[in-house]
Amino acid sequence: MMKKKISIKDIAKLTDTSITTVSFVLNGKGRISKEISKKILDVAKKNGYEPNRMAVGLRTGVSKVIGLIVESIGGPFFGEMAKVIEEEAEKDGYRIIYCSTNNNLQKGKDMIRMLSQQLVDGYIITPMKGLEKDIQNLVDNEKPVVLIDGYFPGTSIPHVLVDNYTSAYNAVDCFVRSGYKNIGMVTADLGLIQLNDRSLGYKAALKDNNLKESSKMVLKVPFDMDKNDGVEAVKAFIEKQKQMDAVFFTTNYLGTMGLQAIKDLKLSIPDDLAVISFDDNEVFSLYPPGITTIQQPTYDIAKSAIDILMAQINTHKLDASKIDLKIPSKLIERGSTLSKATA
Amino acid sequence: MMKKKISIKDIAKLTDTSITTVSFVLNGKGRISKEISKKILDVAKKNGYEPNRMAVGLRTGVSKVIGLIVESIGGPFFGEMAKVIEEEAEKDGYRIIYCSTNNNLQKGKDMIRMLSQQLVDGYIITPMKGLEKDIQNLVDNEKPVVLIDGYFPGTSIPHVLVDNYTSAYNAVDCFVRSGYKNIGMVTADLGLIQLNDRSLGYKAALKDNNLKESSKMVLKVPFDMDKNDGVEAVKAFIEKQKQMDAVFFTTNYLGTMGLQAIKDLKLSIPDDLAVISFDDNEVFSLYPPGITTIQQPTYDIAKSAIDILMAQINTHKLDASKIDLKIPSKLIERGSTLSKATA
DNA sequence: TTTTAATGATAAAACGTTTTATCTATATTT
DNA sequence: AAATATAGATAAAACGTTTTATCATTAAAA
Repeated sequence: MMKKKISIKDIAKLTDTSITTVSFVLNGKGRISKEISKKILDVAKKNGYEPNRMAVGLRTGVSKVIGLIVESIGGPFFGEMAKVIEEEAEKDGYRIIYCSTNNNLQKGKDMIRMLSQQLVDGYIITPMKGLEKDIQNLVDNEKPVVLIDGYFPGTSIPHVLVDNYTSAYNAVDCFVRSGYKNIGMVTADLGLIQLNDRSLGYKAALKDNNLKESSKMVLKVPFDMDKNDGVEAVKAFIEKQKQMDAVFFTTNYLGTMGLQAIKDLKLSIPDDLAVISFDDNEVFSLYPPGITTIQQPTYDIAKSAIDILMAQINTHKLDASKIDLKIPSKLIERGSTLSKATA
Repeated sequence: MMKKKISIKDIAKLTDTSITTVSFVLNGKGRISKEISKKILDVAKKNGYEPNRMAVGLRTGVSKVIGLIVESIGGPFFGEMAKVIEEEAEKDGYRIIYCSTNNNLQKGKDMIRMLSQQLVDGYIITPMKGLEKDIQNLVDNEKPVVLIDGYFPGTSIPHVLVDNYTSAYNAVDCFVRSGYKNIGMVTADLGLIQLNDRSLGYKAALKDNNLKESSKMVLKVPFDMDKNDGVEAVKAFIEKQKQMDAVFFTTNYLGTMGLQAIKDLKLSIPDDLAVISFDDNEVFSLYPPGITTIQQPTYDIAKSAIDILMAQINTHKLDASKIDLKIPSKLIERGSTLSKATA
């Protein structure tokens, strides 16, 4: 069975030509007569010739594969992202090799090292604390890199992500417009710049609306806490801050934990507590009375990332105007931020 | 900048040995003296030598990459799956190249063709109607293949998936135990064997419980219908079947559509309508009163799939006892199937 | 001592491409 | 007619490995 793959050498033999001629025809390079070209093309097609990627890769140093290193493909955000990236890359004949770090620094380092063995032509990475050096190293070695969902302040590694600051600012603004004044925040202490930006936006909006900001109104959930403990932590937080009438969850994950906590406490949304969460998903649209969310422009982020990466791959240099791309989010208003009942 | 990658030739030169010697040492093959071995190992380590995967691949015909072809990485089921597969594969030094077909047959065919160019050592595929030939072709060419989430009846291509028949059977049984007698089903007309198996389980359970089965009680949602239209279809279905007191959704996707429909109709779960859906996810655990679901053993499926694939890759033949693996699911009972209020 | 075996190291071929440099034959210019 | 250009084709090197076969040298066996 196992019919041996056909190579250009075989085609050369079948057509009484040389491998050079075959290669030229197949790649449209040298100058080969119409007749011979046709003959070669026919034979190649008939035998289902496909170039050996390894050989091509070895010879040219180009793998036509790009590496996607994310925290975890599981989540709705990265899943959707991966899909778009794959689709777009495919248009340029690129395939995606996928690696998840699960927020494990060593794993991230390993991934980068492994992929850099002439295996991939470029990287799309969700950065994490501690990976600065490794990524900068890639850039220094002229490897095309684009960061998504985060960035390293002070470096000039291209990155594309949602405008976290403005998004959080708008969330608070939405609360205020609906009459909420005691606005809390639940975030995580991952040390991620994007979460920090969200916090800053939250604080700035409070200030601009002349609302008092208090560290008591902010809960930082330890990143290694499991879901149940997280729910308990949020419950304790809500119970303690009696005066709080609205709460902003800075991630999808925290938002669903929050819903569970609020449900456990038998509180009503938004009468007892108004809610906004980052990252729209199905739960939020379905869960009564509908949870207001900040919807990340997944498609735009992924599209921009791949475009910027491809530009680097093709031109071998990076366009300085494309280093810092912040994409606006969309606030999806639902029942969880209805105007506060006048007391 | 761009420091040239170091090759075994370089190491040979640095250590005054031959490339054969270096290769032997690095792979622990031939017989090389302790001193020389140490010298070579030291130099290799100091210079951060990493073998060129393309060269290795070309020479050995092994890429250490496996192809994962799924319908869409987006969903929670495949996302979780991809994660486990990636983790397990990594233990054997394999990486995952990921492709989604979006239920597009041509795309599936293209993917298989592309990957077969000596690029991957094995495949994990979620089969779709029309891909039989292409996949059988891989098998005939002795490529390691494992199907997940579906299979082709009558062929002997290894596959591992949840026991769809029994799962659906158990769902109906659960309804019956709680006193529901008019049990409907919402499914999709994708022509997928797994959905067919679920239907069969549903019907068999009805029969065994002496309940009447009627095609009126089954809704087949066209697979290309968008979400909104789907919701409308389900609403119409529910309204028409007044006597229906329980409904079984055969997929995650249909389940959330169903919840939306039930919400729109302002019906109460489970008083007006009891609900079970295939594929557990966050929505179902959170959505009041909690939706009973059939939880797929994602981890086990993924683990088995990768194990079977690796066995094929390593032994170059497939273990006949591992061809048809059906893994039991877990019924997660929640509020949506509470015992029916006695009339 | 001579033959045989074991040890340690290597040369060279091969994997399937791409690409540079070269070659022949024909066409064009002087 | 001689010199030069062009068209069409190819040989051979290179990419970085792995592996087979071979070659010395030294140790063990006869």
